[in-house]
Amino acid sequence: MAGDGTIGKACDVLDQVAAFQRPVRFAELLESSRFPKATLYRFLQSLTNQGMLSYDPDRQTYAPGLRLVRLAHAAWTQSSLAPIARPFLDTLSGETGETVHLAQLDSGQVLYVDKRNAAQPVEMYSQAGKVGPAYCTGVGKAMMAFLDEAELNKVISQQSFHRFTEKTLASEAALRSDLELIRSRGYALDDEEHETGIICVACPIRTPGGRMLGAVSVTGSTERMNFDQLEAWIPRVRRVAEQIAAEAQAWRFPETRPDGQKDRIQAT
Amino acid sequence: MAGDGTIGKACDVLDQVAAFQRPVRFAELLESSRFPKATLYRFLQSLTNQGMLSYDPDRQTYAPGLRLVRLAHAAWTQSSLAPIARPFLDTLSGETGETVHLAQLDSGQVLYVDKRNAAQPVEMYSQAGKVGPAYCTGVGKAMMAFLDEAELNKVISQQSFHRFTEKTLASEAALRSDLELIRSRGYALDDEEHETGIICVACPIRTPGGRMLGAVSVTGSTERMNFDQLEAWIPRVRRVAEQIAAEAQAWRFPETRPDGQKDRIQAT
DNA sequence: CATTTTAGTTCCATATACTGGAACTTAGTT
DNA sequence: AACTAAGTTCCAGTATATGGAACTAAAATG
Repeated sequence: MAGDGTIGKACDVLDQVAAFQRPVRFAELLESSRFPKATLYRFLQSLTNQGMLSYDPDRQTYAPGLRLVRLAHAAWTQSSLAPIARPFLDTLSGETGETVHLAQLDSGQVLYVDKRNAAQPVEMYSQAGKVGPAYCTGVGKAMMAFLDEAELNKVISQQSFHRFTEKTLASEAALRSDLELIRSRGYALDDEEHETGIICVACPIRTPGGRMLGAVSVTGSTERMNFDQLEAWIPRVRRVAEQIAAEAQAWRFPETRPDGQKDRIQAT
Repeated sequence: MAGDGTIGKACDVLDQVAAFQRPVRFAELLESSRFPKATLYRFLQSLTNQGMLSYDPDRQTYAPGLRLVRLAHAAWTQSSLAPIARPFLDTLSGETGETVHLAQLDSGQVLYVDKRNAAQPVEMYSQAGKVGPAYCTGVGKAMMAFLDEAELNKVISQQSFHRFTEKTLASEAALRSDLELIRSRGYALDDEEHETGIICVACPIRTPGGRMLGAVSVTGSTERMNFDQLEAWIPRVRRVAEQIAAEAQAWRFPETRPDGQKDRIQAT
């Protein structure tokens, strides 16, 4: 992180507030902040004035502000794969009857941008916008496996390798070897690596030119199914990933550049 | 706008990019920007590095970035009424069988933070995060009617008074007189003021202490119903608004302050 | 009730880092 | 090949962010 002057610092503060997952007091922020008191204070003031944070005068707490919701709507519409992928996710969810996720990479984390839950009606933001670890989820590994060396190194450096379950791949070496496998067979498995009882298959969404855009997954529970059943869906998942990629290519990345020219660093 | 130094300016740029509703080129932004070329350029660079914007190197276009989606998830969870209101909206939608909206004010605009569409399954971000005009929607007028004088003046100054239909209240005077009526009877009507064929009833969500938090509405179409039918729902809508207010009070605004002490200006 | 402690806010001289005109590079066009 | 437009970099000047310290308000304590 760091860098990018005032803007970068302001974004850090936003992230910090968001990370608390609850309204947070000035003192708490100050503690976990690299900024001195007066500086942090002024940042909070400005961000609050701008609606990027909201301030509760009763409890004297800060929380991410509604202006972010407004901006995110535009972001979701324009720079996520969700609008493009929607019909394909509907199909996949209908066919499998299982939970379907669409994810993209953001700051080395898995950002879920859409979801279909076959059983109950769709939960809104509660799922879109949610983040998860990349190194121990199907979608995360599917995406990482198809990054180029430089990007992958950066993303790996951002992983915490926390051991969520006894099956979690909690080291870089274990992860890299699994990524190798994923790269060769074209899809990723999550064998209760993040949550006990939850297994999933995921395919990367890649442009014909090789650009990695995101991933789709179908999730099941060990109570109702095993990997043999889940792996049977792989051709369909792959097909959906290809369809999304084709649409994305047409809508957003019209002229591919198979050569690796200087690209400005995207949000990674 | 203006003010708030670099942070305010950066937010302006974000809004500007979002306003285009499509990926936008540097030159287009420059045209509609109050910043000189080099300055705008540096802002775009920093925001892109931070993931607040995404940059498509092929088309050389900027769009709101995925980091906003991540941040908005936290905002929606923590500072919107949506999580609190969810069960009540479900009930209301079930009872009425009509479309139900939950909205809050942001920068003088109506920000829809949740929605129930009785017919088809919930659409995700496509609706949450969407904004609309305040002066010609039921929820907008319901909220404005219960602002204090200072806030109301500010919000009114932010209205465009564009005439969407021949029934639109396209002047401050007309609006103020309707707000008077709304204040006295406790609910707002939208009689095809925003969209022909669309009518709605809306109630404000207010704490016992009088703080205006948002609004709930039930929307119908003139094809299937008239105001007599719609107004029959008002007691239920009001009840739901009260329930949400009570919950919000308990969760987020525990000690009310009926006195009007200095409040830091919230996102308005 | 007086006192201490903690939390939050304001001040101001300093220096950092933002500014923007202009020059430059690159890509597309005639 | 010359021209035009779009995008990028440079750099001196200065506006603006910075943060130590002083201040105020509100709890906690004796």
